[in-house]
Amino acid sequence: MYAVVRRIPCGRVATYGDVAALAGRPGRAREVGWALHALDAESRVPWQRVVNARGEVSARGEPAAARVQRALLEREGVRFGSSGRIDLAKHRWGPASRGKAAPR
DNA sequence: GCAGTGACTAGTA
DNA sequence: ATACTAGCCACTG
Repeated sequence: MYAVVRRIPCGRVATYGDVAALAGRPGRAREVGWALHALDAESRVPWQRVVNARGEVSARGEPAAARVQRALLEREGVRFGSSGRIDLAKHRWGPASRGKAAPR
């Protein structure tokens, strides 16, 4: 699970569903959320690159953290949309974007 | 063991 | 476009 998150390259993001699928657990997006919840700041896991299906960071009850997460992603080169959302078509790390731009 | 909650997703209205 | 519902699985009370 954490290995998958660590494999997300800089400037890329993945959805919970993608991480779950890559971790061998398709459909268990909530499990990913729980796993990251149990993470520590010392885990060296780029949990910031994990976002929900809308391309937005999750608030986990502390909006401040989401704001920090967004800043980190921007620093990595991730461009946010008009609503503070990420363009998943460009930054999504997954089977449909690995090395190829998603048409349409 | 059952019920409630949760860093989610997809479908329907 | 948003709001609500159902499905999904793990953890807590």
